Amino acid sequence: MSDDVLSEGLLNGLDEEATAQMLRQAERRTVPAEGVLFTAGQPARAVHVIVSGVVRLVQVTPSGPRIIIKYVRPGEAFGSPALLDRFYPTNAIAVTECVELQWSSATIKSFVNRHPQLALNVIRDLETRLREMESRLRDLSTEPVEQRLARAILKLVETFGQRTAEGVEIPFPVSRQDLADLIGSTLHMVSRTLRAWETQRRIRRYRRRLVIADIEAVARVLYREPPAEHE
Amino acid sequence: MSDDVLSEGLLNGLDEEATAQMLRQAERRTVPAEGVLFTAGQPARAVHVIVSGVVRLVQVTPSGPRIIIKYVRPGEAFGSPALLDRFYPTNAIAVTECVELQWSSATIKSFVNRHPQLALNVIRDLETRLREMESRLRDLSTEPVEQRLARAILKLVETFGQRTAEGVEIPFPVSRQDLADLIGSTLHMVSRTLRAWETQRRIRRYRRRLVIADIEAVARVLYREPPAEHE
DNA sequence: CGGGCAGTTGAAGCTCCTCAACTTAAGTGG
DNA sequence: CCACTTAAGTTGAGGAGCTTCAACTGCCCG
Repeated sequence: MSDDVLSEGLLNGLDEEATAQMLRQAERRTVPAEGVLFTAGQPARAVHVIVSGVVRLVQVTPSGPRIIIKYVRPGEAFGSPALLDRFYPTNAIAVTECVELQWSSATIKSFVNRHPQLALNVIRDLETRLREMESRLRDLSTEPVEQRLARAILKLVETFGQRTAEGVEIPFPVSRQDLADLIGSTLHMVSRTLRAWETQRRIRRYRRRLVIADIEAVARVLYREPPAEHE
Repeated sequence: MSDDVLSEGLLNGLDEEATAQMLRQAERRTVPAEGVLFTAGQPARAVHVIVSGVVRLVQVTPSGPRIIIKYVRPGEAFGSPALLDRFYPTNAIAVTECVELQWSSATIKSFVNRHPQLALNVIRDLETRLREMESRLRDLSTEPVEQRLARAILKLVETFGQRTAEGVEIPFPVSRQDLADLIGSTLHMVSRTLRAWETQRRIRRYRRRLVIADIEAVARVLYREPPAEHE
């Protein structure tokens, strides 16, 4: 049924038989909101894909601060260190209730050997993530907080946004602290900035959800960076 | 001869025949220092590996600032977007004279289909890079300039360092601007910090090269972050 | 020997973080 | 359903760290 997401992601380009076989060997699991899928430092047992829901990949530094590496959407593969017998580098936490599929290290490795396309699909996801990380690194190095925040929110909109009467909604709870952890700033800065946007009617809040009322207004934040050459 | 680096990287685990075949199909090229291997935005023509020398992957933002994504060492594969018919996301510049091998998009894809191990080797490199990027993102979000600089230099030492009488040397030119672009700071901050370290005899300069005289002293920078609980 | 690029250094100002107090919203149990 | 508890968010003030601006120095290369 809703496993279509797979055929555009991890199982893209596999023939019907291989797809069926993959699905048969998958371990299916439902994880409640706030549940832990795996923990940083553990041996990577399996490659994961969520079929529905949203997962957050988080790192916590010894000294305290939290960094959100990524919000994972349905269809995206994660836990690929399992292919290499490495360790999970992050904690994976369910943001909403999730249905996930897992393929154990051994299973996925044997599949890769028979279906190189599967490896290419993993490579595709890794490449995409690498581009994302490069982009975030660039932002963090060069842009001020307000613009990083705008970018982060626009990214969430693009990835998870759902149209509603009021605007585009991010369909899961995102706290100010979460946003701060996403852009490398503090809850305070995020709070101030969002408050300002709220009074300007760019965004709203609706039952713990973030609603972007005026996407273009948010996007415009990105384009008035340098006070513009006077010319 | 010096192609051993390959058998620990891209060609790891391939049998002798496959290795020979890969090497036969590789396009070999020598690039002078400061030469351009490829440019951001171009269609990714080939997967690359350098056999000797050092390459710098750089992004330049429209508004000016430069970001060094990575220093690539011999044996490391880059340009993997070629596997997916995507575009090079960065500029690749030779830091020193380099010898590189290339496999065109078509060649490498056909190899991957016959030798899934090759795909796993690409995945390994991508995973490693992703971990690096996560680590840099964490540093950039949480650590002050001096510590980021210490980390960057220790990383260079670990990856490229060569023991000499004076200490460990980074065997290619690294300007203050380069270091700034690596840690998301400015030439000024880097200059000040390195100067201080120089007077403390932690580092030296030797013919445009950076020499780390006292690695432990540099490493110690990382461990006195918070003024330490008075306890 | 002179031009130019890389590096050094000082001073000023601004962004952002920290600290702290308060407000609002959201669960929890009687 | 309402008091109570706790978590999440708001807002102000102060100050640290970093960037920016600017001027100067030293070194390499022609």
